[in-house]
Amino acid sequence: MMLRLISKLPDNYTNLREFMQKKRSRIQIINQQKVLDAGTEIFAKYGFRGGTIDQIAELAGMSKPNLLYYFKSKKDIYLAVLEQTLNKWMQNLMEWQVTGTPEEIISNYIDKKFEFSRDHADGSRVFANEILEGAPILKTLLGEDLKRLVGEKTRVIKGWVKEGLIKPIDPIHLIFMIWAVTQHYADFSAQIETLTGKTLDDDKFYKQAKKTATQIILDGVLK
Amino acid sequence: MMLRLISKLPDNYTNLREFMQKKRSRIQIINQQKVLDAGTEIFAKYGFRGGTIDQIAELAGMSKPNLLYYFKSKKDIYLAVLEQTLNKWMQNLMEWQVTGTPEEIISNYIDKKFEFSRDHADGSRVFANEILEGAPILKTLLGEDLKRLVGEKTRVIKGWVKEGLIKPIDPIHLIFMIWAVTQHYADFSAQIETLTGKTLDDDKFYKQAKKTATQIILDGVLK
DNA sequence: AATATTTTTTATCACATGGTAAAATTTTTT
DNA sequence: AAAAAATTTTACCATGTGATAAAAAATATT
Repeated sequence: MMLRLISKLPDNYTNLREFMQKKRSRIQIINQQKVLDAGTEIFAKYGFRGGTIDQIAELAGMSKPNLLYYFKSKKDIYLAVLEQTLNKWMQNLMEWQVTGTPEEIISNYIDKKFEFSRDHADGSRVFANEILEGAPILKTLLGEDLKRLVGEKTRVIKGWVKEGLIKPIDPIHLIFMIWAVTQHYADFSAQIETLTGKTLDDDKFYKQAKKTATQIILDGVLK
Repeated sequence: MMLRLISKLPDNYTNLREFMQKKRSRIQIINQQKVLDAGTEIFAKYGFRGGTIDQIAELAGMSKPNLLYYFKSKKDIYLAVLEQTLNKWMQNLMEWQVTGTPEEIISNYIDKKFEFSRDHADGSRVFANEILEGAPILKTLLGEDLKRLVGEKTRVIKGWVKEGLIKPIDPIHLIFMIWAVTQHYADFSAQIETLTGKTLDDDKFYKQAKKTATQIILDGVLK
């Protein structure tokens, strides 16, 4: 299931649609990806308002007009970055197992979230920046697709509570807790690195962080 | 204990020092506070790079040159906002009780952090933005004052583990977990509001969030 | 009330930033 | 190899943004 953020935007929002849908040449594929990668890195640090086309162009190793040949505006770059990021983020949530014990399902989801924080730290930060700005672009999408998905998950957890499989906790806050903890390692990595000298790229640190978080949450939730 | 971020900056960084230290007139006190408040709100949303003096001036209800009469540059406003915010943030950590059971101390700290997220949501977001940008200004301070403070706390928690008062968990990750969860409600309030229709300003929601987080963490940590 | 001081406004400025047009170059197709 | 199509570069431009100078207005001091 793809989110197709771009196709859900109002018509006046962007011409990105046709731009991305056309069959793309070899060079286009390479360079659009370069821009997307650079854009992700810049928007992760500075957000939409704070990031500049010049920064992205330099990081992508091309001139500004050349970059604008691939994406016709800053907003188009941002939308493409957001779409890519959000798809990965939602993918993660959608991979939430449907069978298994609460322990298996929760620890597996925490696993996946930690993986995401390590492997897509910039994506996580792009997302964080978008939310900090008030989620101007994502608001609608979050209120539809994500809300539905989260609704499904809370119902599952509520079921566990009713069946007495886990302690009586509020499902939505458990989900927020998992998001908070896992994303913290990506979004606040600058602080974490300053305090510990480590990031999730350090495998020992990664395992220790995951182990501690998983242990506390499971022990806090399981009976 | 005040952090005095500004006085710790290299000389070439700012003239804010003398500016803030002079005895201030009635109007100065009022207007500097107006700017600080507006600056906090703008930088919370857009970060340092993304926020503009014009936005701050408009929100503060004064002209741009007038604003620049009170703070001589955008960076000066940002530094003052950061100092104010960071002082509050560290205050919170310093209020960590020194006596009591692990249960009391941890739940009390979570309490204080939730209070902060509710009462200083914009400050929390300013802080988040600074970290996302790579903590260019705060890095040194975090590596000194905060590191020392955190070191104290981890030693306390390690003591609890040794004495068998709590489960064997890694103290630093417990602290990160508490920060993550509590700050998430401030930093991601846009997402939370979209999903639940509520924010921490809703007292019932506030209590439920705090209760769930506290319960899971305590149950996850206490023996 | 007159004077000194502080605050606000008006008028600018230089540089940054998003974006465009058109020529030059490179790549692909025939 | 020539023609067509795609890509890159060069040269701009309008607006946004941080910042300043100096005059005008308001406030405080004598």
